[in-house]
Amino acid sequence: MTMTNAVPPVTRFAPSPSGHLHVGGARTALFGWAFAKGRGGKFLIRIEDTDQKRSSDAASVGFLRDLEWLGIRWDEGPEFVAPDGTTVGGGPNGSYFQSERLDIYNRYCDQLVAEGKAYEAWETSEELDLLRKEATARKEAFRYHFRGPVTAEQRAQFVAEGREPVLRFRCAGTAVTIQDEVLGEATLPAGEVDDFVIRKKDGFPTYHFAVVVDDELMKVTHVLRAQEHFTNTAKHMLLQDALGFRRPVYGHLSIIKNPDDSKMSKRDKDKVLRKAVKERALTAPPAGTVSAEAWAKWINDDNVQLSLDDAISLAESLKVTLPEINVDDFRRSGYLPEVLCNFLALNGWSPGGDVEKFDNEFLKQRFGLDRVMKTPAKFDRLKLLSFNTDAITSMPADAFARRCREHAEQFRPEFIKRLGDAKFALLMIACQERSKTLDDPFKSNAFLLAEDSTLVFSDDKNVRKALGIGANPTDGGKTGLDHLRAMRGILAGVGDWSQTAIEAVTTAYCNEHAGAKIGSVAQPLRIGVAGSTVSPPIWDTLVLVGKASALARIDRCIAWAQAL
RNA sequence: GGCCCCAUCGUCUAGCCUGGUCUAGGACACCUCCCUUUCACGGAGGUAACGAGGGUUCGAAUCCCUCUGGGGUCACCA
Repeated sequence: MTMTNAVPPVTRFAPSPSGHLHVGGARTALFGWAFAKGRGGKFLIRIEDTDQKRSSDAASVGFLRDLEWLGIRWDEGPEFVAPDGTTVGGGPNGSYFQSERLDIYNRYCDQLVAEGKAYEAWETSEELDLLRKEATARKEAFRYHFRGPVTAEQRAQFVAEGREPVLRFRCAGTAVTIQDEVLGEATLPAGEVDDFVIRKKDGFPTYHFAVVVDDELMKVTHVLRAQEHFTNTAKHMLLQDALGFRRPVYGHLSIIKNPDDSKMSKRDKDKVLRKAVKERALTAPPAGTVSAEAWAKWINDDNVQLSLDDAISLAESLKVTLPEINVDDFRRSGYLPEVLCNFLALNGWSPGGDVEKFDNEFLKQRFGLDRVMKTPAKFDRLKLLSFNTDAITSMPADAFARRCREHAEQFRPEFIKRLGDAKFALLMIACQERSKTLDDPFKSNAFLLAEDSTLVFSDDKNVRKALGIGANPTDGGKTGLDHLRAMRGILAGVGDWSQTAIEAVTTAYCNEHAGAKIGSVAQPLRIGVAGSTVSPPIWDTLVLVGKASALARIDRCIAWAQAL
């Protein structure tokens, strides 16, 4: 029953349908992919959509896009056309949607019934709930056991009552020893596994049954899945024995947690928003964010989640940052897929020694179950950010420009429109060494999109200091505001609006009037055109803003500052 | 509560299987200093961990036991 080592492994990622890929799922997929592909095997995807309540539509496999973006491609599974035109998926063992395999499961159910290994059970959920409550009251775990054969009359009676049967597996009741490549060996004592349901009353198989049948039929050799399935493995082993199936090798992966120890969840976004709303004591949605109906539903029920678009607009309005949870969130935030993969792999696996930066190819070559951590990891976004920063700053300039542009096309189209090609290219050059993400050039330079007449000047400590508001004149008896006034005139006379020309006239001015201290002139200029003391290098910033806008903004700034 | 699993710096981890070279290494974060036209980058230092208690042993982070703490599971969800 055990696998020979000569057989190339087949692993699978088997999520329930979802529009988004959670980072925990991404890591499971990544490990499964690396394990199989590094050993000349196959990686496949199967959709576990046997719960009709979580109905499936086109968006249900949205996570395939995220997987592809990460560089994880599947040899078998749902078909998907990648952005580069290649078709991923398909394969001889379909359908890869469990909801389309009902007749297969039924065949095996029939087999078990015929062999006396499965039987109909007629209790209603209410009756079962009652039994469970009683067990809890006795401080016992509820276990369902065979209650004797049902006669033809009883059966007719149940049907007449309108009851519908489920199919339960008749469990042997022996101790089961789970062999796990990550967690080691564990023995569940006899009686721990009860006569669990294998087919629901709606005719769909339960997870346990579908998983066992499909892993057999799809020739899966290694099952890598989340640790929450660890004890379920006993059920699956019993089923495999009853059906005469092979036994795949198991490896259970620990979960990924938030830094505060809570489980990373898609609800985390709503949590942040609810907190902000509560702090501000808001009773209605800020204008232009969430619709009144959506707001009412959301505010009255903690289980309701806002749509992604609603959440984003509300977060912007409340000036809070939503935590990235899904792969797509990280993409939107400007993380590189190769960095995400690297970091994800490092949460729960390491190649040993001091190596921690590697690509998927390396992971593929080196990944093994023996070095997978047993303990849950906390997801440290700061370290991820640091990895991303390193990758971005060490990237060739043209690669950075290209990838930023792709990012902007998708998430920041307004910058492309406003800047035009030449200035967009300049922005890339000016920003690379100070960017931590592909989104930073845009996120930190919103002033580029502002209208000259509405640019907001930030009244903060740094601004006041640079402008010399409320302080004695320095540097040659002049305040920053004085410098700005003087530079306004000088800049107006610059014909060739280029970095070198601007730098030349400014340096000349500095040498004469500011004790050669560029900062005392550059900072007021920066405030003048960007509204704050932070921007890309000043000469680049001035070119980016353009001469006419720069002068208009400086004029407004001077007027604004004088009124302070 | 029953059952199962786990335990190294704040965090991710190396080391553990094959006890000594570990007064425990790296990375992120943090602190100090340097660089600097802002922000960021960068450079040089620094603080910081074997959960507790018992064994075994000449010797334990490494092996054993107990405790404590954490996690998972106990659905007609996956």
